[in-house]
Amino acid sequence: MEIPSKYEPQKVEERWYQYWEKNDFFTSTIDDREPYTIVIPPPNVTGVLHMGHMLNNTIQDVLIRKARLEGKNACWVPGMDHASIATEAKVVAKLKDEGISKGDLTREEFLKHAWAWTNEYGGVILKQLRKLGASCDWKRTKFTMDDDMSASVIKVFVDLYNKGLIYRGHRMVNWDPEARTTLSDEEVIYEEKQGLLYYLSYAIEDSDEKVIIATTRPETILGDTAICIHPNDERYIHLIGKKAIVPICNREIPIIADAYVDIEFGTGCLKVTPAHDENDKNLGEKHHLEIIDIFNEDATLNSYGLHYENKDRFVVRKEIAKELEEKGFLVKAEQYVNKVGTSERTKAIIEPRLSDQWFLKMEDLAKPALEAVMETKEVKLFPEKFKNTYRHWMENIRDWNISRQLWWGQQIPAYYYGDGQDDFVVAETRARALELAKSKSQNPNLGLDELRQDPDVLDTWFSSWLWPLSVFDGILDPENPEVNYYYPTNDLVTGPDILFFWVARMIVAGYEFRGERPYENVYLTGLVRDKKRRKMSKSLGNSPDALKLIEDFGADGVRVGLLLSSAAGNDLLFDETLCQQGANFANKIWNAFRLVKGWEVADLDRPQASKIGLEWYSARFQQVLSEVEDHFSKYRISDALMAMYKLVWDDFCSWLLEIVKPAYQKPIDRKTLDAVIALFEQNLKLLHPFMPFLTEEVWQHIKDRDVENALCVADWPRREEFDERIIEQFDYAKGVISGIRTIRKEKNIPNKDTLQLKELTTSDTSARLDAIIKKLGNIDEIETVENTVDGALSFRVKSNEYFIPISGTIDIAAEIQKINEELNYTKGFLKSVEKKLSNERFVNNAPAKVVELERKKAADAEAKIATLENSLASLGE
RNA sequence: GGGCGCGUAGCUCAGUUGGUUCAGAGCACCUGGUUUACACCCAGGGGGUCAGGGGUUCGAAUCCCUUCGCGCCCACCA
Repeated sequence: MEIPSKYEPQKVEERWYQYWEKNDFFTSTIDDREPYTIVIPPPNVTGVLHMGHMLNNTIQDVLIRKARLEGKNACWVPGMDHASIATEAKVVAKLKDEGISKGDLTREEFLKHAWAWTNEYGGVILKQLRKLGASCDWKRTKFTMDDDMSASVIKVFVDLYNKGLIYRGHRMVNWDPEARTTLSDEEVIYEEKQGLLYYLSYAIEDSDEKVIIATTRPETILGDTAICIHPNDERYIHLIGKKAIVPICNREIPIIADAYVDIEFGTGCLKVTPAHDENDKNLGEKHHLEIIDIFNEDATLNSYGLHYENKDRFVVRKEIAKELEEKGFLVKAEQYVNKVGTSERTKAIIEPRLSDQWFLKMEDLAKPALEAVMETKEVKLFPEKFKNTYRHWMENIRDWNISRQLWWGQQIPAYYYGDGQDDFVVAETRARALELAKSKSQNPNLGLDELRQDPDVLDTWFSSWLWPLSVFDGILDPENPEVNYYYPTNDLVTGPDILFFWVARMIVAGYEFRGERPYENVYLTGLVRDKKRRKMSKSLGNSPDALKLIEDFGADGVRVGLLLSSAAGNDLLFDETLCQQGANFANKIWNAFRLVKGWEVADLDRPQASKIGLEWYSARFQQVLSEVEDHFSKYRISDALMAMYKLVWDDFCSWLLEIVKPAYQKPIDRKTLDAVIALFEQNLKLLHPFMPFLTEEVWQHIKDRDVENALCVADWPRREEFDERIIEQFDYAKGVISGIRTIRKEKNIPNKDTLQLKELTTSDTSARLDAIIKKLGNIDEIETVENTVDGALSFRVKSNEYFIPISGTIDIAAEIQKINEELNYTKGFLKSVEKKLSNERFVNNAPAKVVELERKKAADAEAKIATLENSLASLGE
């Protein structure tokens, strides 16, 4: 059989994925086993696979595959999010390209286009996840706009409304003038922008006096309804109660006093524009000021903008500044840096805007969710540092604006029957709404067509906060067997950027709608950045093509590359060489497979070296297995992988396989081969969660397997007692081998030249490992001697000395120098230890164990010094 | 403005309650190596005032104070 010397992932990955899927290995149905559940953070339906997804889903797949191997009923629910703003924006843009304006369409027509788009382009990402190897239960794929998912959202809305937690309010909200919708506070990103602070002079009515205000937004003077000063500000006290004249529009506005004003800032005079600033709005309410909204929905000026009507606010800012200057109102303008809110989705600059919106009261809802993380620890965050952030947010939580002025999403189930502020009802169906409306309005003749449903839709997160419940139908049918079995889920893997958007709100929803946590552990990944620590983004063009990476390095290579340097919560500095390292590792395993597979078997006795090597590796495997388990329990996935990487590369390939490897073209004995294959298989099991494709490929070819025995559904190795002594002994032998190799290198002695080794011992050397030293050091005889050996090269391991007699001259001076260096170091070391031991306070205060260790160190050092001095003496010093 | 976190080898990071294992790992680098699984490899090697300063302690990368540098989150100052 000819096995290619390079592993070719492209040739096998597709096949194994189909094999797993066809055999329903990823499908989960209720049974007697312990469930292990993960719900995917649903990617946007418009999304394409990027590095963040790759990292995130690789980690989830590692966890779910490990659980599957451990014999749990592993269920990973995939799905997608309708992402109302992002998707609607995409559909609007596409229609625009086709010459269709959203404004020309009815709601129904628009939704038809949106669904068509979703069905055609949506969900690409789920196909891409398969390429990565994600072992999701695809039969369970959910979409947040599925009928049952939407029904869950509506039911929850009605429920919360009836509990008095949802209310309608006229509030200052974050307005995205591009998407023409409101945003929640979390969707606004503040950025520092260089701007100007304009000093404008307002005339005082019936006076020659002027008052100068400072503003960054001169265009909003047209909406000014007061000038405010501090009540204690001596400079302006006399003006209180007078009127000022707004430049250009020449409106009279009152001059009021309020302690809110900062005397130190600007001139100490503040212009008040209640329609366009949260603080000004509060001042307006307090002082009963008029509210003048000067903007249209798209943030162009309306008729209050006079001759600037229909021009964008930033155009107006420039033009009005010029006009003010020409007319002598502009005193000066200085450079000023201020923070400007921008839309997370559209990047448009946010306008504070007064409008009617729906809000969810959060204060009481947040309490159980806060307690679950901080007190009872029913929900654990990894890494823990995020607990502080979480607490801070939950303790200062604000009401959640859940309405969006969009069409794509769940329409708010509020129905208006009249023009009054309270002339509406909230109900799950139109029919039920009519009943309620009839009763509330005391108008039994009210008709269905007189009900107008609120045009707004709900925030996307108002559906995704139910995700762990709604995917199991736990909202509509809370006692169904699925939700009872799979909920609460086990682990959630996501980025810290949506800790508040999503993670916290799911915890809230879990307790509110089911009285139970949604998951036990939250693993927060880092952000994927480029080598220069910049975020990966489309605009920078620094984001590699995920699918291209998989093509180049194989899915396993990419997975290993991503995991190797991604401690939980640490940003990952992505570099393609990481994937190269992953691919190299895959190739290394592949070649180990080739080697083992290539051996001819014969009826032979098992060599001593093989017997000991196998004993050692079995123990070593157990040791690493417990390390790996420990890493997993702390969600240190990259450490778990690194432990495996070293185990396989160093211990298995470099040591064990070299020990058992028969001479060239010689056969191997049956016993050794079977044992090596068994250990190889154990390795494959531990590696499978990280490198599913390669391991399955090797697994299936190292022995003939039937479907029931696929690696994907094999059993995780069991923990067993192991003998630590053999590991210690082996480490000693490694020291000897390493000494031999060093001498070979220094003296240019080829590996194939057999050598003799003489050993002068003062402590146990575990002679039973001599067979291994002979094989790997290419030593034909190890002889124990009583005295130092003349005419030989030497090295020391612990306090034992080794000699390699070689023909030709020995450079005695060099040997002496080498020994002296070692001697000096050891003497220095001994001195420091003795100093410690002669310190009474150390001996009296330190734990006995520590003191004992120091004594042992001293004894070892003394023995070594004796050995070294002995050698020097024999060299004629 | 408030809060959190970080600074350890050229790079990315471990270092769990101060004390074998405390100065580590991987990558990168340097030296040598082609019949015998793998050059996507093997063997060997160099490399650090643990950001600076001060303190507590018998003992500090680890605890405290302070200076400097960096990152993140929250917040309505024109």
